[in-house]
Amino acid sequence: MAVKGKNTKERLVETAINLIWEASYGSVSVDDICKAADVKKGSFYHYFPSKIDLAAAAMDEAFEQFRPMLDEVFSSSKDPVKRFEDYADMGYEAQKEIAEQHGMVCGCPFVSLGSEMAPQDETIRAKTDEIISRHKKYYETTLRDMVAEGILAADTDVQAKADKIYSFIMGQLVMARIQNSLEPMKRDLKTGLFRMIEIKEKMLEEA
Amino acid sequence: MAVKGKNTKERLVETAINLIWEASYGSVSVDDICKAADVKKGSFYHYFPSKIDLAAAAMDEAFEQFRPMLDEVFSSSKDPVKRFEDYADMGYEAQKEIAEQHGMVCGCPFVSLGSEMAPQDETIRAKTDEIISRHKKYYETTLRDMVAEGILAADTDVQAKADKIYSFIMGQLVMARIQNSLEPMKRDLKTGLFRMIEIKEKMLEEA
DNA sequence: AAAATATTTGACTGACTGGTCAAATATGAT
DNA sequence: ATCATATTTGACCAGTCAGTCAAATATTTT
Repeated sequence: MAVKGKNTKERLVETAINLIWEASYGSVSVDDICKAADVKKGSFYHYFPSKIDLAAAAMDEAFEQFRPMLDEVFSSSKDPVKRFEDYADMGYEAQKEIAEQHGMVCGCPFVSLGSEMAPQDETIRAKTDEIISRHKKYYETTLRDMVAEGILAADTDVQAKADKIYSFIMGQLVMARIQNSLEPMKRDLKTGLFRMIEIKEKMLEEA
Repeated sequence: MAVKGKNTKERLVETAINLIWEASYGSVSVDDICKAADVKKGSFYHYFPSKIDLAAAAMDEAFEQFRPMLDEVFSSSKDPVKRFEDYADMGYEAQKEIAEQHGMVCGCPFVSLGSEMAPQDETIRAKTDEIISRHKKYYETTLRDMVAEGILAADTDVQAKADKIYSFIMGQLVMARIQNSLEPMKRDLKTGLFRMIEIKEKMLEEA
């Protein structure tokens, strides 16, 4: 019912993404997901051995849905500074759209689920970690391009910088979820990102 | 049993802090807390009208326990730069100690609980928000002192800067919890913090 | 069209959920 | 010592939890 025209398994995954993102893993039951997806419980356990396996599958699917946006935003054909600018814009706009759809600011589904479940389930923890790594690779590539262009110092510790950038972005998303507001992101996301990259604002304007 | 020599209510609060911090609100039951605190369920509901009320009380208590550390670290008698340096050191050391006690990196209890429960419970959301505000006030005071000392520009947007710092710190803590590792914090916490403040490393060394 | 396979169904567990309650016990005031 | 109040106890509740299963139904293969 929630997601039509798709087969049972896809509907379960899609519904799980939405429900867990809106609330939490612990507060969404298998029955909740089944009802929202219009799937009987027996069918659920035909496709997934457990609730946690569905959550893991939902993470994979959510990242696959997110990937094209990352690929476009971080396209090598673009100026590296522009990539990060577009990334900040995209991040904000995506959150805004999701917030309108769900009636609330949802933040990052991977980090929310990861933070909740990491201590209790190693599969989810490892998957969260893996998705974070893949996401950070986009930063690393772009930072290396910046080094190549001489925008960043040759001795830049790309990985450390990527980690810091990621921490800041995730912090912004978690705060947005807790405050149920996009205003701080609107004000601080881009400037904070570029402060972490250590590009001067003037250099930005030139680009 | 978990916390001796304290009365029932205190034991419940203390136990709740520990169990929820280690895992999550959703995965810790009232029975779990009662067993660990060696308190019967009837007594639980004598002191707290609901599980969520205990969680709220636990947040208050956890912040009260944290406050003396913040007060000392951000003492006005210290050089503002030194305050942030000590803050970074304290943050890492506190996490390290907690990690040793719990056998895992726990991150920030307020943000973990807030991120999990904010969309479902307005009391918890508001309390998380309030604690974050109070925490940020320490940053704001110190940043204003830096402006007064001429270390930061007179037109510095103190609140925006405090928000950015907070996002970064929280991001670091969430990442540490997900990765169950303090290494990135050890490497990036202080340098990232000062990058957000926008104080040059050399200025740091002088202090 | 028959056989093999994949999928759906709904009724069913047993353990656990947050929460209630009246009675028992302890404590403090008079 | 008596009375009022605060606390503790353990049995109890109805609802929900994740997960099971055998039988019914579709679909695909032969």
